[in-house]
Amino acid sequence: MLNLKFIQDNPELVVEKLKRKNFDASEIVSNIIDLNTKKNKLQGEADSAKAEMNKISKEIGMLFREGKHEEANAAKERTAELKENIKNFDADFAAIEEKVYELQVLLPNLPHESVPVGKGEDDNEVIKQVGEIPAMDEKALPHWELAAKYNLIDFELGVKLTGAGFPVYRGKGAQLQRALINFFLAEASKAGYEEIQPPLAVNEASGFGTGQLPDKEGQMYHITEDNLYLIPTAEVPVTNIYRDVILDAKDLPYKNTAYSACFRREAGSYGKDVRGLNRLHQFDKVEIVQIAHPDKSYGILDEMVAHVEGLVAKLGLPYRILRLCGGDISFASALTFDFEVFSAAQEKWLEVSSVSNFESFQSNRLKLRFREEGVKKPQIAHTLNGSALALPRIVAALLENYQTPEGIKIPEVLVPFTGFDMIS
RNA sequence: GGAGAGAUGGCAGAGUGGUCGAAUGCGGCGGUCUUGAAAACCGUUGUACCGCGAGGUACCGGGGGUUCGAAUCCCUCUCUCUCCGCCA
Repeated sequence: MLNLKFIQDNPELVVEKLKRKNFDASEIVSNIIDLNTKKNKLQGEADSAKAEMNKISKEIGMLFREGKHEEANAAKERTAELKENIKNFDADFAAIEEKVYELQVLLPNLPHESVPVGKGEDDNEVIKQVGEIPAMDEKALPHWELAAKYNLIDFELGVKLTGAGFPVYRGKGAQLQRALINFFLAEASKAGYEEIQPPLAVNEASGFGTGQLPDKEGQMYHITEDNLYLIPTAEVPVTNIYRDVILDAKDLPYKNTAYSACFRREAGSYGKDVRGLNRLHQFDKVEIVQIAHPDKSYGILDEMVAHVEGLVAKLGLPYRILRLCGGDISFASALTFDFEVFSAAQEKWLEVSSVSNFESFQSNRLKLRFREEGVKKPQIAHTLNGSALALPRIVAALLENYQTPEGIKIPEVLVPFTGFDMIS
């Protein structure tokens, strides 16, 4: 959510910058400014009416204490009209405030100046590509066939237990998952991230804080009985740790990492790239989150990108880093780098991480602030997060890229975590 | 699932109709003292919004009501805690 004062003070800038997100904000912004001006005027009137009311009430109290009942009762008569006015002011004010808010949440975050112009994923800028695309044998199998061949993942069994998109990992498949999680968490700890084990369900306030509610309500599993939502990413509970808090500037940045299962309904995406592990309703992910000083957040974004790059590089997967264009970047993000690994048998790039700086967009909603030494007024902090990493597509690429006639090799960095170096 | 208690500032905890944005203690910050520190003492210490400013308004879990006036009374919702039962 963009800050209201900022919109009020920089209307042209907002409209101009959002063009790069292919978003025409001119009408919304001008409506916001009109309404907000009315709102401020109304508050001035309401406040002075209230001030007068408070004053009279105090006087009445005084008169009663002095035993001047008649004067007190006379004073009461003056309040009726005031009271009515205040009621009307408040009702109008609340109505306008709600409208302003409704418009305000329609505005996406402003893109960083480095965000390329573009319509969709084809316009993303490949800023780096590393590793050889493996030349695969004719007989190379896609990961879902490898998973069946070596009894690693049972998709049909998942259908029996739950439904499509809830695979069952077993044997070395399960152990590989566990190894990856541990590897990612170990790397994050080494990089100074404090590990969190968050709840996998969150309340409405948390869903709202990170922006899943109300916009993306349909993407989350909702436990209606208790009005809780299964988390679509650990970003939600972890970032909400910092909801409604004022931090000390000297403690920034806060760095957290969390492994969690993630649940996504993926409503409306049936039939598209859903084969095997490409798109699931439940998957595992290690997330990294930082709460940063606004002056430092872009340096920190680079640091997080470097961290994720280290992970894919250590796993020996061919990867590329994309700077998302205005048409593909998310609503809440100012700048996003996606990581894709090449899945050799499917012969396509799979997104395995998305690292974003949200600047103050989430913090505004979260009321996440920090206080500079000696400065009275708290400032809005910046939030950043990234996948480090999402497991399923990493597993898909590992299986496909490391397949040999003898079996599937395990990358060296993982062997201490798996305890085996080959799946055969 | 049954029974009960509670929700007040960073924390603890008073306040049951007016002078309460709210006592007191702890913590934090500044100062005195000290070679330095501790102790002691003095002062200070919430957030948001409106206003050029002086200043004003709102907030004692959320919402509604009574009243000239509500942290305080009434209704309602949510959450937390304790005990019992069941259970990982």
